[in-house]
Amino acid sequence: MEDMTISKAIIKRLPRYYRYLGDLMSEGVERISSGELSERMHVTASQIRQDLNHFGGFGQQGYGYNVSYLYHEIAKIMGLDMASHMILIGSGNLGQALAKYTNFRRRGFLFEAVFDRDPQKIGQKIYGDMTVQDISELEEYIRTHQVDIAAIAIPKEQAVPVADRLVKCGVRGIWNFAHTDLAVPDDVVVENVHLSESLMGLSYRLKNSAKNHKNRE
Amino acid sequence: MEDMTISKAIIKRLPRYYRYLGDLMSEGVERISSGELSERMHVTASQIRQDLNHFGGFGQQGYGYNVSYLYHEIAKIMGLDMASHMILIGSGNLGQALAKYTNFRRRGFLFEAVFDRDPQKIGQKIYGDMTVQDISELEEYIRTHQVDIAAIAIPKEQAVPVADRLVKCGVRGIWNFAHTDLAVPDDVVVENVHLSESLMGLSYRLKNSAKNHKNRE
DNA sequence: CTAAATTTTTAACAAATTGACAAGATAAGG
DNA sequence: CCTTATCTTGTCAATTTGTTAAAAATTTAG
Repeated sequence: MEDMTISKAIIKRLPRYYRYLGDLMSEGVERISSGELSERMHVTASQIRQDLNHFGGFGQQGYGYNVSYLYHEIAKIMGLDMASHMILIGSGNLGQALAKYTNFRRRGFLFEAVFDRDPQKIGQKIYGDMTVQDISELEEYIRTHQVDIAAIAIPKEQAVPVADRLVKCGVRGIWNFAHTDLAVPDDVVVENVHLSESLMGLSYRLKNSAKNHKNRE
Repeated sequence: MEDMTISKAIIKRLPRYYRYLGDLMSEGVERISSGELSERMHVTASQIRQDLNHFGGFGQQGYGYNVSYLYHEIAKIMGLDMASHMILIGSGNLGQALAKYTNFRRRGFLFEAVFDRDPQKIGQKIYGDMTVQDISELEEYIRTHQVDIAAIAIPKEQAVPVADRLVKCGVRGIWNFAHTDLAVPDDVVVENVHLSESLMGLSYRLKNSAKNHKNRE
């Protein structure tokens, strides 16, 4: 449809709009103006209008935005209207936390297989009827199932070769929790969640919040 | 020292520099130029020099940067030279993953207590000699122990009142994993880790990477 | 039909990134 | 030990990107 490139900054804000619109729906709010929403979200109304306009005119002058309509449109933009088939690499604490987290499921992100290389973990039941498979079966699984996204929750040394294997099998989305940057071809999308770096960022801001009191978010 | 405000963008890049410098140290590399580092990290050399200069002149013309020196300086900047005393709210899967993760410990981030409201979990041993305490003991604990950072890993409905209690007791750093924005005073620092939003961002990029092939990052 | 509300669109402003280069340091050769 | 070519930072200026404000256009409601 629109071939215009959307900046990364806007994309990062979309899920937050989505969350607030969901809350509004729960509250039974039918319509909302950019001004009202800006007060709730603590961003400028101007930014909200500008962001939403990149994807099309969802609002109506004199009326505002229809909450439910906008909610579903944003879901479509982010691809939440189609289920994403996911696999999990690594059944440690973090991996299990991800697999068991029901909110992902609710949004159409479905973990359908778990892999680990530890013989002690293989065969264990993780969630529902999902049991840990041997990582050596990875290629065979991908050949016979649709896999949109692979979540990597293993140490960095193992993460790099596993990512290569995933890419080789045609997986194009990687959710990376390992503390390393993965080198992948252009058409593969990697989303990093570096918890240590998040914590260090907090540490810095904490250390400097005393002197430097005009900290923006 | 420097009262100049450092932009959020730079702060977010600091931990990544730190990670790469750590890798270089492991490889036995003693010195590195911004040019070499830029190739490894896939950022411009100009940005590296500009970023580092905000904190002082760590490099030397004709030589480059001393890896070990720069590594330790960045650690100091991020406050890693001092241990951070942490507590964990919520002993579910995610909470346990955080508590057991040894890399945080290695960087001076020490979880020293865990709280939960579920009677079935209270008393359970989580890691080392750390057992889950009743959340009702939260205030008493903070009164008698130093708490720099509290990690919140509980559902959003509970997260908001718990954050209020933490703030009231004087906790000034919150690492928030709940899917909600926490309203806190200016002098309290909140770092959000919204996994759902990260996953939605991945979904968007995946959906649009085919048509829109000039995806940066 | 007119006034009020609110989006869309355009323009101004601010921030971040990149490129260019002078100045300083190193290293090699005589 | 000096001289010169090479390397590399620190910094300034230009460019690009992102944000905010203002103006124009559209719709609703009385």
